[in-house]
Amino acid sequence: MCEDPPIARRATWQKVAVRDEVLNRHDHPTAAEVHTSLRSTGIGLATVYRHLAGLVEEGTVRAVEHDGETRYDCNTGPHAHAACTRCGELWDVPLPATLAKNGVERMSVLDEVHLTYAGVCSACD
Amino acid sequence: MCEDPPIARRATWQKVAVRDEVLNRHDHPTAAEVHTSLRSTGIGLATVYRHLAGLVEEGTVRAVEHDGETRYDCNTGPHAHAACTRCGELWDVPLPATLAKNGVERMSVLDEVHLTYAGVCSACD
DNA sequence: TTAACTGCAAAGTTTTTGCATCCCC
DNA sequence: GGGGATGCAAAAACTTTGCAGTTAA
Repeated sequence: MCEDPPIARRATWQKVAVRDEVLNRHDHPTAAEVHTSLRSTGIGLATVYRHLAGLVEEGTVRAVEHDGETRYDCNTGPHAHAACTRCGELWDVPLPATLAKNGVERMSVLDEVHLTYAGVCSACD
Repeated sequence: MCEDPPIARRATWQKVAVRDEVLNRHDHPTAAEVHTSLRSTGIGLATVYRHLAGLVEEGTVRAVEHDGETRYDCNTGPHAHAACTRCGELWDVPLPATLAKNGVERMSVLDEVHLTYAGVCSACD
């Protein structure tokens, strides 16, 4: 039962750039959007994908699936999402304090709750 | 302001086969799984996709996104989902009767609430 | 020095679309 | 008979992977 030795991680400007980009914007960008923002640096799209996956794995950011695409969220605390079906915007909203977990008895370990409200935002209405 | 004439819809055995397949199974199949189940009929994958999209549009079935793939759910009433991160199974669970919609004031029209619990099911634990 | 990291391109997935043919009404 | 429906293949959109050159430590 030996655990794998920790994999050495290097600090490269690409890693810092991807992390800072996601942490500094609150609009839940996709991998392509992060890459576009950083295009002046010459970073490759595959590198952006690799670092985003790493940030999710280490718990620094959270991946959110919406409309068939993966978006990245710098808010790692418990919260829900709201999405406008007209303009496509996605934003954070509070998670109801007491989310009744009734009827989930077939689940023995509950890890996460994903809640998204879909509708029309006041700007589009 | 003339409205578009209703598009004529034909009843073909392909349409019936796709609808019956989704309505008769409760395991939230993907388009590929529906196609596999119907492969003996010789139906094309594109036709399966076209009919599934039609069924969703007319409200007969519901599309559920999970783990980057689209699954189809014959249960169109309000309900939540539970997913096992170990075996990948996805099943229906009741939606909490009163889901507090606090903090969604930026949303002027609320159409849908998508709630998914992620964890380990009792069979995998 | 050297093993991890990077960029590029190729490959893999999932879903959509163009089009000639088919066949339901 | 005519126009919607189908099947096939090509394309599209998104993500992962292989590999040789690069670079942090």
